[in-house]
Amino acid sequence: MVGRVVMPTRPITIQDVALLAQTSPSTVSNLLNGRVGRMRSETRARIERAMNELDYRPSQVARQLRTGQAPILGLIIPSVANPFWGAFAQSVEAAARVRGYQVFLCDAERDPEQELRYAESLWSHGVRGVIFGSSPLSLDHVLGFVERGLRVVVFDRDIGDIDPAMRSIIDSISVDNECGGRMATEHLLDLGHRRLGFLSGPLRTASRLERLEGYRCALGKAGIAPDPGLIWQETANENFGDVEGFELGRLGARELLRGPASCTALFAINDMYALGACAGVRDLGLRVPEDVSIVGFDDIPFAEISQPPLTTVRQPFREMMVPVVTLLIDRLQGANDEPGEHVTVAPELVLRASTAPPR
Amino acid sequence: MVGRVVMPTRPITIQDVALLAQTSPSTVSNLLNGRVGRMRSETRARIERAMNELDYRPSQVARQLRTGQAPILGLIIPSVANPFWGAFAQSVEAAARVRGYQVFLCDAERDPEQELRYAESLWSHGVRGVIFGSSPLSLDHVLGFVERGLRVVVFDRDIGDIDPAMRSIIDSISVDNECGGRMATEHLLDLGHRRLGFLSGPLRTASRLERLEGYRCALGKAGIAPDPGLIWQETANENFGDVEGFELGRLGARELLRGPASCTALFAINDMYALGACAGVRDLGLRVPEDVSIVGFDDIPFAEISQPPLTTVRQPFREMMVPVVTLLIDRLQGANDEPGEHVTVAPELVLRASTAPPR
DNA sequence: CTGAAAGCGCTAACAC
DNA sequence: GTGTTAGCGCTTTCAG
Repeated sequence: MVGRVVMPTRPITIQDVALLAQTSPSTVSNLLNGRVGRMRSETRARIERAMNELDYRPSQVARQLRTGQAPILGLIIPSVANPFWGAFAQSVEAAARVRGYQVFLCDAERDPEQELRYAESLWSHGVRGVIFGSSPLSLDHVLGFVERGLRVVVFDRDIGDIDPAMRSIIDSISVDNECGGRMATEHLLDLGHRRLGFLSGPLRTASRLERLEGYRCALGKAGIAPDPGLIWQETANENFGDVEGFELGRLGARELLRGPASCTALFAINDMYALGACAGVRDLGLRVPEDVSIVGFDDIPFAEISQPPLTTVRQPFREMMVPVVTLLIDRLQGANDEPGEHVTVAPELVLRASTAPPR
Repeated sequence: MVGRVVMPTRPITIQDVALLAQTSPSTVSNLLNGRVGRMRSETRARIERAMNELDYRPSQVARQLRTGQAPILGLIIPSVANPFWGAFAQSVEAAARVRGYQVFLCDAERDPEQELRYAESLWSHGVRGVIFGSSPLSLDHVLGFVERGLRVVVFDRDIGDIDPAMRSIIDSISVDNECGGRMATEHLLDLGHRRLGFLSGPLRTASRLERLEGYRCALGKAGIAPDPGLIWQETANENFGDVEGFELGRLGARELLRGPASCTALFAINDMYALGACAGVRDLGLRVPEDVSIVGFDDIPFAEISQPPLTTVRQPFREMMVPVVTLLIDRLQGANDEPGEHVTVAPELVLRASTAPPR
C-alpha cells in the first residue's frame, strides 16, 4: 500500500501558541484559566485565533504536575456487570459533570486488593477525590490515603466505627440497610410466611451484614428462632463477580428449596440474586409467587420488567449521590470544611408481584 | 471536637528517597524502572529500605509528563446501564490487567459530543490507546487524534469506508451485524411468521443500520415487501440512554402491536429493547411467545434468566476483545506495526423460549 | 555502577 | 496588562 505515512507530530504547546499570537506563555495560561478580567480583548482574540489555527490542546498532565490536582473524581464500584452500579455510576457522573469534573470509573470486582490498587493508581494520577461504592469491612488501607490528603466519600456504610479524627474528613452515606432488611422480612412475615430463607454471597461488606441483621431482627420480633439452615451463603467460590449474582441466586434458591429446611419465602441480598432465585424456583417446577415469594434489594430497572415483577427494597441512589458528589467537589475546592458526617437515608419497599401469601 | 488535625503532608519525592538512601535520584529511578541489571545489590537494598520507610509512591503524573505515555487504556462505551457494556468492560479490563494496564472507563451515553470530549480528556491525560465500544457513524473527530498518535480500536464497526492511510493504523472488530440481523429474521420467517416488526432507538450507529439491513435483506429473500409501518424507531426522545432501552422497547412493542400493521413477531435492536418489548406485550394482555415472538441481540445474562428465556443473537465479545486489547497494547509498546485490519466475527443465534410458530 | 543536569508543558509569583 | 522566571517530580543522556 502506497499511502501517505501518518506521522505523529510534535504536540503543540503553550509556547507555540504564545509565539504565534506574539505574546507570552503566561498570558496564554491566564486566558486558559479564565483570568480574562483585565486582558485586552484584542490580545485575547489573537490568542484564540492562534489556538484554533494550531488546534492546541492543553496538557492536563503538565497542568496537574503543577497544580497537584486534576478535575477528576475516582469512582470505585463492586461490579459494572450489575446494572445497579451502572446506574449508580451514571448518577455520579451526571452530578460531577455539572461541576466540570470527569469520572474515572474503576471496577474492583469486590476484591479489596483491587480496590486498594485502584485507589493507589488514582492517587498517583492526581485524583484527589474518590467515591467508594463498595464498602469494604475495613477502611484501614484507604485511611492511609486520607492522611495524605485524599478526599473520600463512602457509600453504603456507616463509618461510626473509625477514628474520629479521620471520620471528620470523610463523608459517608447509605440507606439504612438494617431497616431495609427488616422491611423485606416483615413484609414476608405479614403475608403469613414463617420459614424465610436468606440468600447471599460472601458477607464481606458492611451493608450485607446489616441486611442480614435486619432479617434476624424482624424474625426475632415475630418470635421466630433463626434457623442457620435457612441462611444460604455462597462460600465455595472465592471469585465473587456480580455476573454470578444470577447464578448464585439460582443455585442458592434450589439448594434452600430442596433442602430439609424447605421454606416458602426468600429474601435475597440484591436484585441479581433475587432474579436468579426466581429462575431457580422455576427450575424446580415451582412458581413465583404461588409457591415461593421472593424479595430483592436495590430496585434495578429489570426488577419492574421481570416476570413476575419483583418486590424489592429500593435504594434511592440518585437522590443520595447528587448532594454528596457536590459536597465532595466543594471540599476539593476548599469551599467547604465542615466536619464530615454520615447520612442515613430510608429505603423504600416496592411492592410488586413476586410476593404473596403462602399456600 | 478536639481531635488531632489531619494535615496533608508534603508528598514524598524521588529526591527524598535518594537522600535517605544516600544515593542519587537517577539511581532510584533506575530501580523504579527495573533497570537493576548492574546495580550493586547493597545499593538496591538501601533504596528499597528508604522507599518503605517513607512509604514512597512514584508520581505517575510526573512520569507521564516525561515519557508522554501512561499505562492506561481508555474505553468509551455507550452506556454502563446496559449490562452488555458492563460485561464488555470487564473483559477489556481483564485483558488489560494481564499486561499491567488499567482502564479508564467512560460512559458517553450515546452522545457523539461526549464521546469526543472524553477522547480529548483521555488524550490530554496521557492516554494513548483508546477503545471505542460505541460506533459513531462518523469517525472524523477521532481521526484528528489518530493523526497525533492516538492508537485506536473500534468495536462494532467496519472501517472500510475511511481513508486507507488512517485505516492502516486502526484496528477494528465487530460481529457481522448484518448477518446477525438476517439470522434473527430468518429464524422468525422459518417459524412461519410473515409480519415482522423491527424495534430500535435512533439508528445512529453503524451496527444498528447493519442489523436493519440484515432484517430487510432476509425479508427480501423471502419475497416479503418491507413495510415501513413495521419499523419502529424512537425519534421523539433525543436523549437515548440505555436505561430507557426497556422503556422504549415496551413502548415500541405496544405501538406496533396496537397499530394498523399488527405483527406476530418482533426483532429488537438489543436485549434491553427485547426484554422491554416482552413487558409491552404483556401490558396488552398478550403472551410471549404464544401471541408474539421476540428476538433480541447481545445475549446479556438477563436473557437467559428472563421469563420466558429470550431468543437472541449472541455477540461473543469476550473472545473478540481479548486478542484485540493485547494487540493494542503491543502497538502502544511498539511491539507490533503491522497495518491494522478489520476482523469480522460470526454472531450466534441462541434459541430459547421467546420464539414459537404463530398461531 | 552512580551522579549531575536538562527538560517534559504548564502555572503563579513577581517584575516591568 | 503582559512578560520573565522558577519550579512541579520524574527520566534520561552523558560524565565520571
